[in-house]
Amino acid sequence: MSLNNSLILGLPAFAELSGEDADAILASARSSRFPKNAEVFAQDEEAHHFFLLLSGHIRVVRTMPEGEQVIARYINEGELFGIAVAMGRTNYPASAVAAVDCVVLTWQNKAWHDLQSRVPGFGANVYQTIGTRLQDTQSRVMEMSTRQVEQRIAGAVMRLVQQSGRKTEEGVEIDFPISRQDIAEMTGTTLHTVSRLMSAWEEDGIVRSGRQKVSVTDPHTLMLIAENRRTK
Amino acid sequence: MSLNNSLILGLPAFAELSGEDADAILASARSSRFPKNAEVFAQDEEAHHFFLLLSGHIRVVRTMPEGEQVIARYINEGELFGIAVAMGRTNYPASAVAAVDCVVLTWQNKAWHDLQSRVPGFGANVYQTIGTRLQDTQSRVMEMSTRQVEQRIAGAVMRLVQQSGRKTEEGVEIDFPISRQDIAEMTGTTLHTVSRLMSAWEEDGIVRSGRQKVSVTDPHTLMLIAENRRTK
DNA sequence: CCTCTTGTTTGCGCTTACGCAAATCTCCCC
DNA sequence: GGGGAGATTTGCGTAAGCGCAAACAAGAGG
Repeated sequence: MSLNNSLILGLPAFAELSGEDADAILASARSSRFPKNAEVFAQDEEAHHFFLLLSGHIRVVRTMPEGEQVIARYINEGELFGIAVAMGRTNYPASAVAAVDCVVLTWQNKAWHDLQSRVPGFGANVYQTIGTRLQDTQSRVMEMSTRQVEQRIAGAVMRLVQQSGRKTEEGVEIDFPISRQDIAEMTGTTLHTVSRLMSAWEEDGIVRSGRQKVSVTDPHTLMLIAENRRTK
Repeated sequence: MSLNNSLILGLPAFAELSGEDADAILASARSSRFPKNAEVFAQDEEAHHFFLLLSGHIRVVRTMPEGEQVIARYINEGELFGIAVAMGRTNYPASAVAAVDCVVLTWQNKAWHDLQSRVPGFGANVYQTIGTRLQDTQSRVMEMSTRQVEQRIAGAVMRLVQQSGRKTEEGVEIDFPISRQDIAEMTGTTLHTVSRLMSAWEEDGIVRSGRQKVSVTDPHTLMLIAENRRTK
């Protein structure tokens, strides 16, 4: 069965694409499912493919030689990832793991050139994406350099909520499972510290959280904490 | 007086360029001198130009709303910088300041397309550069997440020495002025801590340093410190 | 040569957040 | 419904590194 071009026609990377071109591009792709915790690609592996996340959430993780892990970013629906080919790299610099069950489109690297020429604005869009990621990463360096732990965690949670929030009866919930350990690996701290702070926030009625679950009930105050302007 | 094409013919970004094309490209550029501490462009300013450093060293600095500064990177001779245009940005995300007297080529953004089409491999080279910067920044995040201050400072100094080292009678010296404060802003710590550690290293005969000057006399041991494998 | 600015060193107290450990809780799977 | 694995909470001790402050050194410029 062939893929329906409506899968990609709404996405920013394919904004100005015609229906026939979309069909051709989809014909060169392969669609696959990855169950929760499955690895889409592994760090240091040779990069033969690039990917588009159709549904789900993907965690991009870098592991240091000594075994410590850092979460580089989460990929949301509609985003390209594993695009080592766009940066002239031959290996993936990180691993990609499905945070929930995911559906992924996969292309061979050799299709990259075809997409660039066939999709108007594709190159510009991709390089803008990379530029944004570079800036986000720089901002993270700044945050780690100048803010203390509570502010960093508050900032990370706020970003997660803004990018992947789902409204519920008790506030805005991050719509994929995320552990204290995950948040610690995003903010450069330990799960103990994250747990302590989240407990304190829960006392203050700012968040509600449970096992691999975080909802923000008072985003305003959390934002103040992130900016170090809490009135207490 | 027109610029000599030998200025750029040896550089990686212009690797496969013919003499005539080089002349044409230089004709669209303007060459300027920036004395030490002069600002090439300012953070948040509209990005109308991009630049190539012909000689000197440039410090790229981001400033937070509260005034804290972080050094994003140093630009070395032959590197492009201020290439917001390549990432689809309209403003510079950081300021660029001459660390020593510098000579800089400046192009208008509209020359970007011309360079891309005229210079074989230019696009690929630039995007590889950006990819490398993204990875370097990610590595910095990892380092800040997992290493403690002494290891981070050792790593930063080692990188500076490798990229911009000049052999002297007392070891390898960073060949531009760099203060304790600068190193602190590269590693997310304070000048006090940097000073203390460098004094200790000097005791141990690993570095020699003075006012805005750092030489490494024992790179091997410094590397061990960076990797947290010092024998003591 | 003197002065002034700017960078560096160092002491001391103290807070933040880590590290270890143990208890508790939840959900998943049989 | 009953394990059991994995996630979370919490207490306690401690160390790394910051913040403040003061003294000191080294160039720059007149």
